[in-house]
Amino acid sequence: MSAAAGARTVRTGDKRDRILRAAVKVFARKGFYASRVNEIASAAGVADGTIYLYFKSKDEILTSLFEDRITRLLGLLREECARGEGAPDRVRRLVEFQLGLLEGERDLAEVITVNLRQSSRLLKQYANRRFTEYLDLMASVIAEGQRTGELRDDVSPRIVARALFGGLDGIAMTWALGNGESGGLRRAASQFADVLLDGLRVPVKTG
Amino acid sequence: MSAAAGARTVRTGDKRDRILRAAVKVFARKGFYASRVNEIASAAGVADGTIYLYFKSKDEILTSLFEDRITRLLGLLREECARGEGAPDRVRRLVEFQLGLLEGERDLAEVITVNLRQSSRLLKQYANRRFTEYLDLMASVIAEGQRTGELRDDVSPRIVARALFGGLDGIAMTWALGNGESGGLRRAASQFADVLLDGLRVPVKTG
Amino acid sequence: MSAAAGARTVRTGDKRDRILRAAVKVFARKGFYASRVNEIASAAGVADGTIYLYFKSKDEILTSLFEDRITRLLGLLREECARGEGAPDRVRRLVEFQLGLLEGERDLAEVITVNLRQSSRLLKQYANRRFTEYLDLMASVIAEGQRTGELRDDVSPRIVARALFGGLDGIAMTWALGNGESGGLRRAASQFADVLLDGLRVPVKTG
Amino acid sequence: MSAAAGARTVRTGDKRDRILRAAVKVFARKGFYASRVNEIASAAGVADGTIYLYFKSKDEILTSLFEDRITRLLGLLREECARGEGAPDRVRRLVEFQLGLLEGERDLAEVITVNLRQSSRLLKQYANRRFTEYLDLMASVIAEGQRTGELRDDVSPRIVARALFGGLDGIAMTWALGNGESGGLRRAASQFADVLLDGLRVPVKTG
DNA sequence: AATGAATGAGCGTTCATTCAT
DNA sequence: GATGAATGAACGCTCATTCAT
Repeated sequence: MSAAAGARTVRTGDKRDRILRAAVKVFARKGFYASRVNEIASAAGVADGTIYLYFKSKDEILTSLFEDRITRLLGLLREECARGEGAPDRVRRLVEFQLGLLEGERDLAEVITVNLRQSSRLLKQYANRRFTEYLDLMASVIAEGQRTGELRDDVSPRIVARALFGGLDGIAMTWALGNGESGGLRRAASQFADVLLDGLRVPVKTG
Repeated sequence: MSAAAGARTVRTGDKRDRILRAAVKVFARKGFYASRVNEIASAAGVADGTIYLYFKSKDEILTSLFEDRITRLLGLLREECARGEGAPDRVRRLVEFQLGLLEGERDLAEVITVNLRQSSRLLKQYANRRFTEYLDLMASVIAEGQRTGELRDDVSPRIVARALFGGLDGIAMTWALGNGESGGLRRAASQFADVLLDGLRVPVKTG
Repeated sequence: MSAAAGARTVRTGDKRDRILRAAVKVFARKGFYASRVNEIASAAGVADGTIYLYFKSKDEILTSLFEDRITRLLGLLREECARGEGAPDRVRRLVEFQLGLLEGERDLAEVITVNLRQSSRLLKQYANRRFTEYLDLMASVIAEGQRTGELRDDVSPRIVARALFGGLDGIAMTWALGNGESGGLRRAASQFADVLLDGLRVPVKTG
Repeated sequence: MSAAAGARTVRTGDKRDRILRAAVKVFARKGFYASRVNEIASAAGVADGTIYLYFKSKDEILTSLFEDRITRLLGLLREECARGEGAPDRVRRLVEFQLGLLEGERDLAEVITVNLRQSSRLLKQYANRRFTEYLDLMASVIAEGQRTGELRDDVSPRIVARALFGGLDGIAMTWALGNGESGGLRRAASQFADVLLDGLRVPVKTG
């Protein structure tokens, strides 16, 4: 009985996941508003009504998608940070890891960079909390580097974090909307990290 | 009489403009998809049907809005570039000018950074052309600086342009979605330019 | 001045007529409901608003069109009847004259046979009166022939009139909707009259 | 249980039919263009949206209505023809059967005689095919009679068919638009057949 | 739990009509 | 009279959501 229950639980989780994965594809192709709930249902191989057994509304699919993906991303980023030594290394890891993640997931890149902004309401009401958490992680690495003297301290960690996020987002967006050429992201990540880190070095006041 | 005639002429051209200005406000507040055509009409002080004397569809309002604003932006950016001397100065001017522009136009900032992405179709089909033009302007300034030896040449101008755009966009978005505190943008612009330009300096290979 | 006034008067009557003639063309091509008032205005070479100086509504254009055309038709039919001698001759003249009239006016044929029926309301409220007048003319010729013994009297003149109208209408409609081949109507008229008149002869009770 | 299942099955197929039957009533009362989709829905006892589960558009309701009714009519007419012996008998049967059919279905008569013509487009693009099929049936009976010598052969079967259709249509229309008095159609049918068949007899060239 | 037929509120758009010039 | 820009009521249709099975 418990085995069956377990199986059922797994199955259930599977269906929710299938819906989320289908949603990523559909949202990426057509955008959130132009995507129809029945398209997501078809893509997930479930009936229209089934969607509502797992999500309260179409909005909640997008919300859950971000909640799910960003939570996972935050976890991975924290792990990656822990692996780095010193702020510059950590910044470089943050940049390369994030763009590396998207390399094989163009749909997800599009959903995050494009679709996240499709609902102002969503962005304002929901995403802020998670988004702030994300920005905080970035800013904390910068601030740490400033405390240790590894990074210049005449700039606001929060502003740098916002620019860092924006840079990653801009690169990902142009890549996702473009041809999504393989290898493109990795090269861009490396150069972006180079420029950013050089820019963040303690100024040597070269005459 | 000529004054009246003048006023009349202005008034006529004005109606299209009034609709566009109303659309900026409404789109910024509720997002493109959640905005109703009659809300735009009301905000513009015209009848619903009047909208369709100037625009083919609700979509075309957004399209025209970008066409109009981005065309104007490109013109202003080219003028600002011409005022600068040398690539670093031009880059700094591009950054500060753009964020300065938005300082008093939070609604427009939100429409450009958020709403532009609300229609994948729009972004893919329409915006690419104009957006590419915008990125080209940025990239050309970088490339020029590389030719003159003012900027490091081991990074792709196009990648830098994308990160530059992204950085501006990220800063503008977080500002627009946040409290839009006065002065915030100017300070962010200055620091962003500092970091960016330091990052773009020719590496001195300091031991 | 009086000349100018006269010219103006003529011009004015002309404008009403131009609108009606334009309406015939437009209605024939697209049907009453699918025709737009501004299409009629364009076709007539006048401004949209001008239509309303001559007609109270779009409906009234159709109404006036029929009033005008059917009144004229009734007058012509009465003249044609007067020219005939005896009921059979008059019936034949009615048939051939009407289909002959349409020969060069396919648009009008389409409007009368098709568009007249596009508005049940119109047909019921307005057309009945005129239509009855038309049917009465037909029926009176039949009844006259019955009184003089030229035509069989075991059929109701009104039923014959309805069938006669229907036959003409059916022939005109299929012609108008078909290729409208020249000469087609004249031949059909002749054969229709032959059959009808043979059918209306006093039965000889041929053993 | 099987009764309930049977009822359920019927009900399902019924919904499309209920909509069509409601449409006949509504179209007859107000005409196609003046009929509102929600009126049809109400009359059918379904929600507005349900209409669109069975028909692509309001137009398609009319189209389907004719397709459905005319197909059924053609089948019945063919059966009726088969029952007749010799062309004259068949012609009489065609006339009396058709007008007899409408006797109890005034709404349908009005839709067929009036509404069919409400959309030129419909009439031109769609109806032609079915209408031609209908005319062909009529013409073939006439032609057959001509071959066997039962009917005069100096008139075109197609012209006779068109007049026959028109006569029936004219009688039906005036009846439907009039008071629709009971028994009226049957009497008219009989007299119309008398006149028509006498007119189609081989001329005896009575001196 | 899963289904998918049914629902009905809601919106973009059209177009006959008006009226200031 | 003539114009045509402006109006705004009206409607076909969509689609997220529900619920009987």
